[in-house]
Amino acid sequence: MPYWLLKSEPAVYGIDHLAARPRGTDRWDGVRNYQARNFLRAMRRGDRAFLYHSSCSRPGIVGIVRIVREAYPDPTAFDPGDPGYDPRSTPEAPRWYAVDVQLERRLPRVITLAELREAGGLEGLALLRRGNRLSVMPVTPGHWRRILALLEERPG
DNA sequence: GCCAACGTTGGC
DNA sequence: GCCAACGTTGGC
Repeated sequence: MPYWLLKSEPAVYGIDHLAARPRGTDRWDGVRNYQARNFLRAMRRGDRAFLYHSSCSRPGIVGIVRIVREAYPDPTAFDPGDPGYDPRSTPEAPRWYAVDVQLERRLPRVITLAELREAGGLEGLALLRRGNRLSVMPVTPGHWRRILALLEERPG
């Protein structure tokens, strides 16, 4: 199963919001970048993703989610009252997509961006690329295991 | 708040 | 198709 990383700003929508949903399940919408959208559409039911908090005091990975519904047209793009409204996206020809995710678990501690930068074995991780701004990105199985191993090296 | 990096837009 | 201007992202 492929692995992914999903970014969100906790002040807008973070792991606490997801955890508060019924069964910890919610729609992951609002992605308005073509490359990120293409990754969304490549996700398959059962894939797992790190949940990453950005634009906050301690940017980092805070949890793991599971993809429970594959890509479908993002309804927020059709809603004139939504900040992500895009009149170029229509139900007949949708431009933007969403998936449904379920919170699998919170990590026992935040794996901060700083820690990821310091850790060895994460060369090539898209999150660490200079100027990276993608909100949806793939994670290789090797990187996935390496990141989880950081929890054992420094338990929370 | 600053600013580097990047994607998108639109004039030509 | 080029590219400057602009808006956004996101760490610090």
